[in-house]
Amino acid sequence: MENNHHNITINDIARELEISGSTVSRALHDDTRISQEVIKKVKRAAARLGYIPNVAARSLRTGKSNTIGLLVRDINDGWSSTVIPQVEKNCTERGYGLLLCNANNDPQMEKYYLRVLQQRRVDGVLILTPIYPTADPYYIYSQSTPLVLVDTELNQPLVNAITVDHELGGYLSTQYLLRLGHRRIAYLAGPMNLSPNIMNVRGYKRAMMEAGIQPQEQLIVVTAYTGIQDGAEGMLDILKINPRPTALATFSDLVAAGALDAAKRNGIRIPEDFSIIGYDDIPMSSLISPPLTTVIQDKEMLGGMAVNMLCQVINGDTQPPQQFKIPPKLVVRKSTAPPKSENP
Amino acid sequence: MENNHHNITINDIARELEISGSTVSRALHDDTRISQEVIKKVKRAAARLGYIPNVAARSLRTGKSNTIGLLVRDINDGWSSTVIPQVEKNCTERGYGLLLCNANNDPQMEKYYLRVLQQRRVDGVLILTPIYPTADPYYIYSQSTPLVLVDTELNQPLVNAITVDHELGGYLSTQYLLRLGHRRIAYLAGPMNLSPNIMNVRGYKRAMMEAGIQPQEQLIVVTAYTGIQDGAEGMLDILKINPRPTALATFSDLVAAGALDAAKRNGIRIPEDFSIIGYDDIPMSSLISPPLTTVIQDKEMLGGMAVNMLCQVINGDTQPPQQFKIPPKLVVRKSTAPPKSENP
DNA sequence: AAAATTTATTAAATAGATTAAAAGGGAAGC
DNA sequence: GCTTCCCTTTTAATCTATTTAATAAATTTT
Repeated sequence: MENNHHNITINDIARELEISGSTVSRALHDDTRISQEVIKKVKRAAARLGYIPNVAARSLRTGKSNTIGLLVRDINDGWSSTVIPQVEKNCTERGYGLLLCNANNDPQMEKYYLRVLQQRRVDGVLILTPIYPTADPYYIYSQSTPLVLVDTELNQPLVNAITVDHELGGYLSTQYLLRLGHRRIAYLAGPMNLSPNIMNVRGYKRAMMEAGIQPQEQLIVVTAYTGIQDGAEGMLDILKINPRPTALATFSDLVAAGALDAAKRNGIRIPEDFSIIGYDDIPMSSLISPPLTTVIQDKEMLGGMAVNMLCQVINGDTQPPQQFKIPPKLVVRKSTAPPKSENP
Repeated sequence: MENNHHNITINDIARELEISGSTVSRALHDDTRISQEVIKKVKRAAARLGYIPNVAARSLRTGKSNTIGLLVRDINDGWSSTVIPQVEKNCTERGYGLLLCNANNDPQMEKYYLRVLQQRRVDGVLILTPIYPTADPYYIYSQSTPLVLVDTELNQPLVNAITVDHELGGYLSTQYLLRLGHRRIAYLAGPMNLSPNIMNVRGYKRAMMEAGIQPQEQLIVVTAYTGIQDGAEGMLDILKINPRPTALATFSDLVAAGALDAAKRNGIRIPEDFSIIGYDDIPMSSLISPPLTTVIQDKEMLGGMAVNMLCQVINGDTQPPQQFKIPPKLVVRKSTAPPKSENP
């Protein structure tokens, strides 16, 4: 019943070699105070006995868990799962374990996980696209636990954050459609409690205004969420707008894929009759038909910088909170084309 | 510099209330020996002082970390990322934290992670589609750490495992193509060091033989790996086979998507000229054009059963190793059709 | 040669929670 | 009045690695 493996401890090695436990500990850490001879002896014995350090004991003593918590708002949003591998890789490279938490879009779960991560004394927490509308809860949390927000801009720059420049992203996709000659461009926006979506719309509006077009609220359709289905529903709404727009920019490839599917089902040819542009460049985007023109973000950079910044905070670099923005780029594929001649 | 938060401990509460630390500990666990009055008092004080239990200390004492390690062979294989959320959910429901490790297809990394997980004294380990060709390393590991293999069948049933019945999966997809009237059916197989791929091919052969067709080795093309690109390359090989097959079954949707793309680029209409059937039903499969006929697995069940089984082992249920198989199902979409008449 | 300093090692304290064993206090029983 | 029993609480030990302070031994300085 009981797992009676007596795991080998430092003291077992000490007893074996008839030296003290503290010497063993120091030897295993190549402490300069210990003679080379003893270090060699200890390491051999450790290997021979199959010693495996107990991180719980170490954590208790040092106050560090060598673990980073990754709290994801929704692991199934198509985007998170492309960033997670990058975060995992960077954590491992720095010797941190990664504790994965999926709030599944539930603010209560998010709170629960934040508490759990604190109990576990994680050395730091990364939060991917959180829900809270204001900075305060994160600010309070960051006072006791190193924290970096990933892909969230807060109303106040109180917390460290790495974000994609979504304003630029929205601007780039809209600008491209404008350059193709489109004038009536709709925007499929995500829930407005999430900062990326807010910034996206801001970029859309800026591009329109720079082209001398006053953005119309009726052309901005807000989806309930980030799913394929939401994109399809949003598309149906957009097709009802009179006069019908000739192009659509979106805040997510998943949603764009849904919109594209809905358009095709309604007999609309993409891109001949209507242009659609995505956002995020998830793996499927180049495979659907037609392949999606979209906006790409450097996820490797995003994950790398996020872990980097967090490590700086962990190591006591107490500068004022910083906010880095990564510029996205346009990727042209086949879902966009100039509009049909206005007067055929 | 130094984070001088003196975290509240059990003893701080004890001092505050002028009782002993052990009483506090017991009160917080609703131990029946402690009076209701004291329990209430302790919990109030704990809440007031903002007590957060230190799991490192707890782990050290109890020998349990309340953590499960999830070792994934390749988080980017399209399939893993659909199972991970299910595993995470089930772990959380049972109070376990989930430590995510991505071996990134490197056997060395896999070994490294297994050692790390042991250092961290995780209560159990789930391994998604491992690389080792034989059961032995896992068997040895499972002697010291509860272990469940997910989606791997070993040559010997020495270790607990939850798998999808891939033999049945390969059989189902092939059988469907046979029913449509295809006779020359190719199979795009994955690397033969992975058990799911071995079983897939076995199912393919069984279906062919049951239909009275002797399976030909030349019709089985093995890809280098699981990427979209591998599927495209495999398709080119298949198109060179003479006489050309009329249908293709595959071991992965990602690969099928690549194959489909390559076929279209070569002017082959799917499904009119050629049928393709996928495997796994990843999110993109219903969105590409044409939507993929594929074989679906109940990932929720897979994740749930895996965590369940692991918990049983953790709780000392030392029955002989068990191997559960989950039957997959066929999903018919638009990438398959009867073959063109043989004599037009 | 004695004193001072350096080097190598050890004993003991420590981190914070859990738990086995011991003890205190009150009621009941003889 | 004393023992017994039960209920609640406390004391002390424990988990393992790290770290501080102390000590022994070796080396250098005076």
